[in-house]
Amino acid sequence: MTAVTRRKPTMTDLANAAGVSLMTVSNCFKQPHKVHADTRKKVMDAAAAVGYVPNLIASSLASGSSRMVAALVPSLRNSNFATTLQGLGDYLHSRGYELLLAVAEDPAREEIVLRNLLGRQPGGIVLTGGEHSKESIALIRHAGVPVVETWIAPKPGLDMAVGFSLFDAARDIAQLLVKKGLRHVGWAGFEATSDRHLQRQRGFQQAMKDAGLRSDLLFLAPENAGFAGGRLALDALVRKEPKLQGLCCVTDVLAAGALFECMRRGWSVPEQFSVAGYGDFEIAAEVPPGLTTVKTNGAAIGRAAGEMLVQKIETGRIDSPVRQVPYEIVFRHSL
Amino acid sequence: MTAVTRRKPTMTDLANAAGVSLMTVSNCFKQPHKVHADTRKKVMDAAAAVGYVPNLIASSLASGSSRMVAALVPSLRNSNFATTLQGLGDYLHSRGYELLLAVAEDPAREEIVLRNLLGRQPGGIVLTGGEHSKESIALIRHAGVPVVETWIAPKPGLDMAVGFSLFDAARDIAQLLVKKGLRHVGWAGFEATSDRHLQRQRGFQQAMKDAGLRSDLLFLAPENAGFAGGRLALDALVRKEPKLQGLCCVTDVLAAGALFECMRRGWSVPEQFSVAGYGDFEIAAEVPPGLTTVKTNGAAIGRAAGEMLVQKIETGRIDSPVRQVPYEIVFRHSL
DNA sequence: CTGAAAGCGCTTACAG
DNA sequence: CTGAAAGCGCTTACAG
Repeated sequence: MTAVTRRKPTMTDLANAAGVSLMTVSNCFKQPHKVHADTRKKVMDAAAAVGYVPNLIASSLASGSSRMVAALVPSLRNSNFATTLQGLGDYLHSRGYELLLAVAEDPAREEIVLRNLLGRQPGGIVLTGGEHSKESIALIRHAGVPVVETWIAPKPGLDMAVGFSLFDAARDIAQLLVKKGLRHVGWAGFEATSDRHLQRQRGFQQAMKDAGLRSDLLFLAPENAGFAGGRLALDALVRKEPKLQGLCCVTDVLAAGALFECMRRGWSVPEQFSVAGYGDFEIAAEVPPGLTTVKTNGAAIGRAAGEMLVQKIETGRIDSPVRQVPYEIVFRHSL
Repeated sequence: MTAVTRRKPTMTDLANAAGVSLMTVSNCFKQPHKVHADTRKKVMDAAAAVGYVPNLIASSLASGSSRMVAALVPSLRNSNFATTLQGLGDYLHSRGYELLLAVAEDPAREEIVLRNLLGRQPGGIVLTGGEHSKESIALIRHAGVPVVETWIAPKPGLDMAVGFSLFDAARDIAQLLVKKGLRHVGWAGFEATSDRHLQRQRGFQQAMKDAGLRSDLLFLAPENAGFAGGRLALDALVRKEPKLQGLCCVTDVLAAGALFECMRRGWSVPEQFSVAGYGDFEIAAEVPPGLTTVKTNGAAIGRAAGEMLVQKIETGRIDSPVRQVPYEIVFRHSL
């Protein structure tokens, strides 16, 4: 017992303290069944006494397996991605894997971030959002590590993929308006249309075309319009088509804004006007009379990504390289 | 050139390919100025040619420094925490650190998660949310790694802390109602009162007491009431105090609900009635006439945590172990 | 500016 | 069931 700061005990220290060899200690942690119960107890007691915490960095180097999975997300402000990480992390932790997270807002920094991630020798990588630079893709391919892309329509791409078709989801909810008998339905989207937004818009348009209705009642709000975008869309589309009966929105925020505008105009929803959302954000349940919307399951996507990766890492093979995670339509009263 | 799968090139491979020693290669990456420009170019070209990515696991073990910071959050569903991670990650990446993330929903699993985290030899740890088990705290202390606790009132605790006083924030906004001359102000909170909610309520009550006003006009809504909670609070408190002039809410959702109820009753805001929120959620800007509320800055908290940690890791010392991240009051028209 | 050698703390066949 | 030894891919004094 000295007063000096002691360095953290190593496995060797523990072996000495317990009076066994290094490899017996190692086995106590990795292959407990291979060591006699009494010996194991002796070692574990000593471990608790000295406060031993295995150095997983050394373990990773020696074993060639880091038990880490890296995730690269463009942003955590997007609650879908946060939820995906939650589901991914939950599953990974349950399987004894750790999550190495990188947030690469700037696509230009993606490659350098990826290099750092890959250098940590993760057993697999989760990518979120669809677009990646040629360099990034080359880097990943060269690393020879299993990859799963999330939030993209599940089709074979880089390696594995999990998600659902945004096109289908938007078409499905738009068809609900058609089935209700509406003949004049508009689309409220955003100006800076990402691929993800565009797929939804096309789904909407497909539903209209399939029903023989016009599919050009589109309004694109400024990206940062928030709820106000819903009002703008309603204004603009009613001016374009005075008989407008319903609005399909790229997002619950726009839909809620449209609902507010209906209140302001004294239009009763859904009797006089129908609104469909997308996302099932908290507001969808809150805004009167309740927004009918598409609910996506980020946690399930994250979990599925984790399952695919762990299977591939541990068995080297995968049942199916693409997996569909169902979305659902939540019926409330706006439609 | 063979057709078999080649293993990833190591630094030794690269040294051979470039015709230099191992240590020259290492220096090219770590201490570029220590190697002649020509040699460096030769090495870098070879690195690009063979697709060399440094093994950071080996690097960490050899150097005793992992350039990783671990973060433990209770949940990513809380957008405050997600934003904090975003701010933390941004800063860390800019300093060449990686983020090791664990989501420990279940406090019982905290210790095992922490063990895994610590075993990866992070240079520092970020904790989110205030309560931790004795075992967890012992583990952290024993690891001798810098720690910063976030989203707690900044006072010396485990090691370092960054956040702001929820009490102060609630008191500040409540004082605004007092300064406006209101004499009858109520509080709308939630039943299942967390410590965080309780601190805000106490801040409100303090403001009332300081002004010599009654501080018992409290209503606690069911946890899942959503906007409806604001209506319930208004109903109940007006019944209790017919001269009620304003409402302070634990959350923007409640405040928005109260505002909706004012519309329904035909009360003009802020002339006849005032409402204060908390959180500056998106709805605060959108709900007419605009909600005056407290804005918290999760990204700034995350960034500050990163700054403190990196300073402590790299210099061994810190200017101040506690840091206050300002909240701000966003003035709109509800008060 | 460049290099040979020891070592970081584990794991992994291989013996006994 | 237990152990001695080599090795994982780097970094770090220390020489030259």
